[in-house]
Amino acid sequence: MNTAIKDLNFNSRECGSCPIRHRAVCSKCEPDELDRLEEIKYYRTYEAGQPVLWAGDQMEFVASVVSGIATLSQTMEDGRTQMVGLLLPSDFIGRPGRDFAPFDVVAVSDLTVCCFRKKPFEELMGSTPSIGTRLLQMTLDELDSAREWMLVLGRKTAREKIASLLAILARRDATLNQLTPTSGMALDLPLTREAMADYLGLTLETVSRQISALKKAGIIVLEGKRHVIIPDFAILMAETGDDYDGGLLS
Amino acid sequence: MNTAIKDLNFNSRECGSCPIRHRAVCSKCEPDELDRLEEIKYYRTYEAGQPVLWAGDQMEFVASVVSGIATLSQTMEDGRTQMVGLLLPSDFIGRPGRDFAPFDVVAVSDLTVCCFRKKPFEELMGSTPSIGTRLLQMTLDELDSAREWMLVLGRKTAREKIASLLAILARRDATLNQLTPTSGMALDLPLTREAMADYLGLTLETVSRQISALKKAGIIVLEGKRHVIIPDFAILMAETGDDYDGGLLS
DNA sequence: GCGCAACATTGATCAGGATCAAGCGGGATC
DNA sequence: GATCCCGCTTGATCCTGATCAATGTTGCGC
Repeated sequence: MNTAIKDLNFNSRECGSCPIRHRAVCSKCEPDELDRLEEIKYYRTYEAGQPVLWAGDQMEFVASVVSGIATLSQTMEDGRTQMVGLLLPSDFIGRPGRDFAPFDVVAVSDLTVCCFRKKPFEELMGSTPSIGTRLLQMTLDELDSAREWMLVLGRKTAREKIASLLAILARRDATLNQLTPTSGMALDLPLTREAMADYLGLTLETVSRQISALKKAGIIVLEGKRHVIIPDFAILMAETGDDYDGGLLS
Repeated sequence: MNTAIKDLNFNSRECGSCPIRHRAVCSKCEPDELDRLEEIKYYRTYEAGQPVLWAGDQMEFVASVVSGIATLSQTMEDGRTQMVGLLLPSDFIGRPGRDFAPFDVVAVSDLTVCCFRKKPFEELMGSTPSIGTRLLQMTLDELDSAREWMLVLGRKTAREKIASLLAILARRDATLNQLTPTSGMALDLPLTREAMADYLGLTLETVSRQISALKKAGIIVLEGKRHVIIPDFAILMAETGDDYDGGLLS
C-alpha cells in the first residue's frame, strides 16, 4: 500500500510560516512546544487519486492536511461506498491511541500533509495539554458536522442534498478567506459527480440531474462542469430545507 | 423548557459504587480527582418521554448517563426528524466550551444522569488531564460510530438498516454484560417503531414491514412487539450487508 | 489532428420505500 | 366490561431516485 509516495525533506519549513498554523492541531501550542513538534514532523505529498490509508492499515503516523483535499470513506463488499468525511487544510488524520485505520483515506487533489510519527506524537500529547485540548475541540466539531450530515443522508431529498453540499462548500470557501458567504460568490467544486454522489448517498446520475435542475431554476450558474456561481445565497439556502438565519450562525 | 425535572439530592451516592464508574468520563480519575468531581456533581432524573435539552437551549451543565436511555436528534421545520445519537449508560451529554445545545436530547426511558455544572467542570478539566484524555477517547469513539452510521443511512437498504440496528443493539447489550453476542441471545428493543424509523431514516411503516419480513424469514423471533430473539447471530449479520468476522473485532 | 479515456449529461424504465388508509391488540381509565 | 388510545401491522397506490443505456464534452498522448 501507499505506493509512490514522495517523502519530502521539508523539515526546513518552519511552523511559524505554516498556512494552517492558526487552525490545526498545533494552533494552541506555545513557541517551545512548537519547537518540539517541529523536531518530529515531516511532510508527505500525494498525487490526486492516490490512497493515503486503507481501512485496516496499520497507522504509523498522524497528520494534518496542509494543502489539498482528501476524502474519508467506507466501502461495502459489493462496492457501495459512502464518504464519511471531507478532509480540508488544517483537518487532522489519524487517531492517537489506535493502531489501525478505520476508514479509507484518499487524496482527491494533490495533497500535502504534515506528519508526526504516532508514538512520539502520543508522548508529546501526554506532556503538552494544549495539543490534547485542541484535538478534543476539533473532534467535537467534527462530531457535530457528522451529525448534521446524518440529517442530510437520512431525511433530505436529492435536491436538498445537492443544495446542502453546495452551501457547505460555499461556507467553507468563505471561512477560509474569513468571510461569510455572499450572494454572487463563486466556487470550484473539488469533487467529481461520482464523489459528490458518494458523499450524498446518491448515484452520479441523480447528482448530475439535480445540478442541471438547480441550474435550470437559476439557483446556480455553471461555468464549465466545476465552476459554480451562486447568484443569491439565501435562495440556495432555501433549497437545503434548513432554516436560514442570514449567515449569523456558523 | 426542562419542565417537571426532579432534582434529587443524591450527593450521598458515592462514585466508588457507581455502575458506570469504569466507562464514563471519570473512568481514568484517581481517587483524589474523583473527590473533587464528587463535590460538584448532582443527579437528575427524567421520566420517559421528557425532554432533557432542546436544540438552542443554554446548557448549564454537562452530564453522564447513569441509567436509562436518551436520544439525540434533529428536526427540520416541516417535521422530518433524524436521530443522530443514542445515549446509553456511561455516555456523555454536553460539550465543554460550548454554551448552546446543538441537538435535542430526549429521555426515551426513565433516565438518571450525573450532572456537573459546566463552569466548574471546565475548570476541573483544565487541571485534571485524565478527564480530558478520557473525553477525547469517548468523542473519537462516537465519531467513529457516527461515521459508521453514515454508511447505514446513505447506502443500505431498509432490510439491511433494520438488521444493522438489531445487530448494534445486540452488541451493546452483550458488551454491557461483558460478553460477545451469541446465537440464541435475546434483547428488548428500547425504541418504538417510530424512533427506530427516525434512527434509520425510514418511515415507521417500513420499519414494521421489514421487522415482519425478518421474522417471516426466521432471522429473528418476536415475543410481543419488543422482545427479540436472535437464533443465529451470524445469519443476522449476513443481513446487515457488512462483512462479518465472527465477532473478533468490535 | 486523431483517438482515447475520464467525466458528465440525458433519456427510458424500474423498483424500493413513502404515502395514504384501514384495522388490530393490549393496556389504562372510567 | 366497555371505551379509548397508543403503538403497531398490513394493504393499495404513488413517486423519487436507481438502474440501464446512449451520447456529449474535455483534455491528453501520440
